[in-house]
Amino acid sequence: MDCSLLLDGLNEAQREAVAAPIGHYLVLAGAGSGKTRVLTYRIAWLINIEEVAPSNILALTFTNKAAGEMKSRIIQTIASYEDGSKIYFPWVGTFHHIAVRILKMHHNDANLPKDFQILDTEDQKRLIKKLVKLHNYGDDFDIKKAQNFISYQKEQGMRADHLRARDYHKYQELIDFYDIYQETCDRAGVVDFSEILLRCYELMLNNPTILNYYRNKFHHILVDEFQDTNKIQYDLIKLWAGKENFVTIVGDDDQSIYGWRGAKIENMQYFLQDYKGATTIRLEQNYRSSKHILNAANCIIANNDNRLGKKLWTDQTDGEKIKIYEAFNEKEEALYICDLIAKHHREGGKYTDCAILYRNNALSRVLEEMLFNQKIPYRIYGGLRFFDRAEIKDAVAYLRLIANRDDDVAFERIVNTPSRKIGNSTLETLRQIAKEENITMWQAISVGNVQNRLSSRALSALVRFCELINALDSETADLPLSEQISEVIYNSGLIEHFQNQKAEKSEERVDNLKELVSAALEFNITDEEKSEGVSELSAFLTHAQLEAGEMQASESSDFVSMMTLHSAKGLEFDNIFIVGVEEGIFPSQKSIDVLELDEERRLAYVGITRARKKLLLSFTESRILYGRSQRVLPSRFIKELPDEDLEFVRKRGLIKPASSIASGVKSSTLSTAQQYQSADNAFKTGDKVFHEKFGNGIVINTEGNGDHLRVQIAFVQNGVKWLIARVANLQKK
DNA sequence: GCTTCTGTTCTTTTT
DNA sequence: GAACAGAAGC
Repeated sequence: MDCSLLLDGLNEAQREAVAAPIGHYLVLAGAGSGKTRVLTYRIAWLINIEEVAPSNILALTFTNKAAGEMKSRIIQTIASYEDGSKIYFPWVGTFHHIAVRILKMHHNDANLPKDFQILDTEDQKRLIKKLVKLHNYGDDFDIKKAQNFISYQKEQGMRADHLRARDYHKYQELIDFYDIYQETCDRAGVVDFSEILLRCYELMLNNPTILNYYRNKFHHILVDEFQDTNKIQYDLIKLWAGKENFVTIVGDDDQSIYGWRGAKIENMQYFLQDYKGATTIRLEQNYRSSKHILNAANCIIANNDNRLGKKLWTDQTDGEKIKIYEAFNEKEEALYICDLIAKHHREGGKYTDCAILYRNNALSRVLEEMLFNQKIPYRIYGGLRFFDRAEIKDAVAYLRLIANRDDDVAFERIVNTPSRKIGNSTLETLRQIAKEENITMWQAISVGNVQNRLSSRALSALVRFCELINALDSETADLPLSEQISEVIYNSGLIEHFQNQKAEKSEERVDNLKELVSAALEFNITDEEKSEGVSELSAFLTHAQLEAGEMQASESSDFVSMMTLHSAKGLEFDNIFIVGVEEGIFPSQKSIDVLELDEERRLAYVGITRARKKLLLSFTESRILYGRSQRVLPSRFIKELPDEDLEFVRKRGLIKPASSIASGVKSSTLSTAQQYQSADNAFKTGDKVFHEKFGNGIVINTEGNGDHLRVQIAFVQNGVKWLIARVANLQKK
C-alpha cells in the first residue's frame, strides 16, 4: 500500500492531521480549509495504514447531508485502496441516527417497544397541546415554553426527578408537566428527538455490559462540526470514549451559530481540558476565497473575544473588493441584485454560481418577487420538506399505527382523517379513560366499561376504525413496502379524501401521496438494519422521521440559490449577495437587546466566507418589514470591515430629493395616508415603467398626487431618480 | 363538520 | 403584510 496516495495534494497541516499518530486531536478547521477531505482521509488512513478495523470507527455528524457526503467520500477513498473484496464500513451517521440504531438493538434494555416511533417537533407540539387540555392546565400555559423546557432539560441530561430535587420551587408546573408528558410518551412507545439522545445515554449508564460493548467497539471516534454539539452529545462521546479510545474532533469555533438551540461552543475548550494530551492542529489555509474577502472575514471575526484563535490565509490573488451597496428601500435593493445577476448571466456566467443570503426568511419575499418578475430562475432552500407535509404525515401516521397500535400521536392524527364521524367529544372521553387507566387510546377502546361511557354509535365507529387498521396490517404485511403503502393510502380512504377536497392544493396533495409510494420504492434498507432485525417498514418510518428530505425539485438546472445565512453554512458560491445588512436585522434586534453579538458576528463571518470571488453586502435606507415601513441604519458589521477591502457602490444621501430633506419628511417612510393617496395615482410602487431617456425602470416610491405626483424610479441602466410624473412622460409597462 | 372571521405573531433550524 | 391558529358562525 502506497500511503503517499492519501497524502497527495494535501498541504502540511492537512497532512499532519491525516497522518497523525494515534491519539486525541482537535482539528481547528477554518472555513474553506478542506475539512471534510481531511476527515475522510483520516478515516481512510486509519483503515489502510493503521490497520484499524472499519467496525472500530465511529464518525458523527449533525446533518444527514454531511453524513451522506462523508459516506460517499469514504467509499471512494477506501474503494481505491481495497481490491474489491467486501468493505466493512465504519459507523457514519448523525448523532440521532447512531443513537436510534443502538436503541433499536437494545430496545428491551431501553424500555422501548421493538417498533418504537419517533416524534418530530410538530408531533411533539400536538401531543403537548392535547395533554395541556386533558390535564386542565389554564389557557395561560405556554405550550412552546413547555416544549422548549422539556427539550432543553433532556439535552442537559435532566429528568423531571432530577429537576424536582434541584429547583422544583422555580419550575414546579413545568416539571410536573414534563412527568406527565414523559409518561404518556413511554406508554405510547414514542420518543422525541432529544429523548433519543438521552435514552441512549441512560442505556449506557444503566447497563455496564452494553456500555463496555461499545467502548470495546468504538476505538476511534471522530466528530464533525464539534462546535455544534450540545451537552448530552458531548457526554455521549465521553462515555463511549472511556479511558481507552481516541477522539478526534473537527470544528471551527468561529462558525458556531447554533448556540440559541443549545450548542455549546465551550465544548471545544472542555475537550482540551478533558483530554489533556490532545494535540491541536490548525487548518488555516483557505482554498476558497480571494484575498479581499478573506481579509475582511479575518478582520470582522477578530472583534470577538474568547476565540481559540486562528487566522486564515490564502495564496490566491486580491480579487475584487467587497461591494457595499446602499439601496433606498427593499424593492430597489432587490432590483439592483437582480440586475447584477442578469448581467452576470448575459456575460456567460451561470445562475448556479450566485446565492442571495438573508438573516431571516421575511426578507426573501421581495427578492423572490423580483427574481420572478425578471424571469431569473431561483430556488429557495429551507421550505416545507416532503415528510413535513400534512398529507404525508397523515399517511405516515397510518403506517406508524400499523407498526405500533399504542402510538397515540399517530392515532389522534388519523382516527378521524378521513372523517369517520368520530368527533371531539368521543375522543375526549377516550382520552379521559386512557388517562384514568394509564393506558393508550387504542387500548382504551377495548376497556371493560367503555360501553357505559360512549354511545353505541361512537363505539362502533371506533371499533370499525380498529378493524380497518388491523385489516390494513394483516392484508399488507407480506407485500413489498411500496405496495403496502399504496394499499394503505387507498384503502384508508386518504386518497379519496383529498380527491374530494375542493381546495386548491388537493391535486397536489394526491400527487404527494403517490410520490410517497415512489419514495418507498427508492428506499433501501441498509444491510446493517437488515442484519439487526429491523423490518423494512420500521426502517422507512425512521427514515421519514429522522430525514425529512429536501424534495424541492427545481424546474431548471441553472438557478440562483436563496437561503438564510444559517443554512448557507457549509456551502460556497462564486457570487454572494447578502441583503438587509442593517441594524436590527443583522445583527438582529434581539441580539442587540441582550448584547449577545458574538454569535451574530460569527454568522457574518460564515456569510462572508461563503464567497469565492465576488461579495456584495447591501443595506437600505428604509425597509417595509412586518407591514410597517421603518428607517434603518447600516449594520455595525459594515463598519467593522477594513476600508481597503471595500468599494462603496453608492454613498448615502447623494440622490435624495431636496424637498424631502427640506420638509423633514422621510421620503421612503410612506405613511398609510400617503399610500392611500397614491392608490388613485397613475403610478404606484412596484409599477414597471419606461422613460424615453432612462429606459426601463420600476417605481419604488411616490410623493404627492395629481399634477404634483413625484415618483422615484429605479432604472435598470441609469440608477435611481426622482421625476415629476406629469413632466416625465412615463409609459406604464 | 366545515367555512369565515378575528386575533396573534413575526429570528435563525436540525434531528 | 401575511400566515397561521382558534373560535365563532352556519
